[in-house]
This record gives sequence, C-alpha cells and structure tokens, in this order.
Amino acid sequence: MPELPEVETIRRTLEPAITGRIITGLRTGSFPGVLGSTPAEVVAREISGRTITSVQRRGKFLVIHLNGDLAFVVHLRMTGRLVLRDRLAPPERFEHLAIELDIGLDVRFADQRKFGRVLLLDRAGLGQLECQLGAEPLDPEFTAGKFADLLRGRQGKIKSVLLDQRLIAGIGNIYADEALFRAGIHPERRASSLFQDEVERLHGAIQSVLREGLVNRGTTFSSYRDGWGEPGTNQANLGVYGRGRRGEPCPCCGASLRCVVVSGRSSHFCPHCQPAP
DNA sequence: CATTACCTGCAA
DNA sequence: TTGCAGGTAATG
Repeated sequence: MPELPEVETIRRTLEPAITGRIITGLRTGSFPGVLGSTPAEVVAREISGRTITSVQRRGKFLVIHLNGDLAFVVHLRMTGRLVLRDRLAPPERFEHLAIELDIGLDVRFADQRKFGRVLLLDRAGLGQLECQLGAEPLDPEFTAGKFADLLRGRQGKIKSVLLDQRLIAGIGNIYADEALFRAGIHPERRASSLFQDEVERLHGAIQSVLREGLVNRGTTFSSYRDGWGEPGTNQANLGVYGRGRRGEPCPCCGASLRCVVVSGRSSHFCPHCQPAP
C-alpha cells in the first residue's frame, strides 16, 4: 500500500487537522506490540499534555512531532492505515491504537497484518532513523547527477536499487515498476550498466510517477486510504503494475506484459518496451 | 545475493 | 485449499 505518494497524501490530510492540538490520551487494542517494546502506559504518560507541533514525512515514514523533542514515527508497511475519526466513532476494523486529541478527535492506527508500527522516539531515535535513509526522490537536491552517482559501480539490479531505502527513500514495488516501464528499462538490468540517457530518463520517470501518484492521492488496490479514510485514484493511471501476471497488453505497444521475480518482488514489465539485458 | 519470517484476508 | 499481497529485518 503505502509508498511515498500514499504516505505524503496522508500527511497532507492530517497536518492541518492535528497541528497545534494537544494530546489528551492513548488507547490500545488487542495488539500493544504496535508501539514496539515500549509499554502503552509509558507511552501514554510521556505524551499526555504534549502539543503536536508538525507532521512531516521522510521516505515512507510519517513523523508526528510533539513539543519537547519527542515524535511518533509511523510506518504502515503493507496494510497499515492512519485515519482521523471522531472520538465517538466505532473502532476501525483491525484498530490497534488511538491517539486522543483535545478537540474530540482521534488519530487511529489500524493494520490487518500487524506489520506496521507507531514508535515514540526522542531526538536520538530520530537521528538514527535519518541516517538510515537515502535521498528524497522529489527533493530538488535529488538531481539526475546525484542519481547517476548512486548507480555508479553498483553491480545489483536496477530494481533492487530503486527499492533500497538506504539509497532512495520512498519508492516501493508499484512505483518502481511504473518508473522502469516509463523509462523503457528492464528491471534486471545491472545498475551500473545504464547509459547516461537511460539514467536521465529513469530519474525523470521516478519523479513523474511519484508526482502523478500524489496528484491522484495515492494508489488504492485494497487497503490504502488517506487520512480521512478515502481511497486514492492513481490505480487508473498505472501502465504495468499488476498486469504482467495475466499477460495483459502493453498500453504502449500492445505486447503481452510479463511478470518475473526480481529481488524477491513480483515485477511487471513489457518485454518489448523494456528489452532484456 | 536469495530465502524466510512476520500476519491475515482474499481471490483463484 | 493454495498462493499471493503495496514492506522490511533477519538469516544462510
């Protein structure tokens, strides 16, 4: 579900609604492990009375800053959701956590598969997170030249590089396949084998698929919802993702799309537009 | 690098 | 009933 466009869409829906609000309480459900190893009572005591000062995103992480150098760091993994609900609204399906705000609103975390986490971190914890993450692909500093530097000398497959959060933070399986398709590059090409024009095309394709995903408020196949619980519409904008398994026609040339496993992930591509290495 | 584990629901 | 899922950490 949640790659950069989805997490950023959630951030944009939450930010105006919860910035400046005071946390009044915390509720956990049947899976307190959502908070990591910190007991819920400890988290509740630490955050109660604190003000939400900003809502940021870094890669696929959502960061809810509180006054006094603490922050909730949320990772949705595959099926996590973060939604705003009235205090009196019935629990979400698979709800594991509710952060209660002073205006009668809850920030609720729900996750069918229990992979996602909501961690309370201090300044040191945020520093560790930051140093594990690579470039922000939509940041103006992420130029084609910087991208080329990342690829230089890398023997791994280009798709693995795109998915490696230590190199570029925020791309997942959907947008990786879409960017490679748009750039006409096979997912199993070696990163260092790309020619300069291919690097530039792929750089542009990464930015355009992410920007379009944002404009369309994310891709919803099943579980993804924005901060108000609404689905995105970018699924209608995809060229190859999810279509290789049934051999659907390439939207560009009509060839039968294919699906192979690359770095453990299903990878959809057009054998004609993206020639094998 | 490739495989497995973490979980659960859903489509084939 | 089996296999698969938008992610990542751990393991061989």
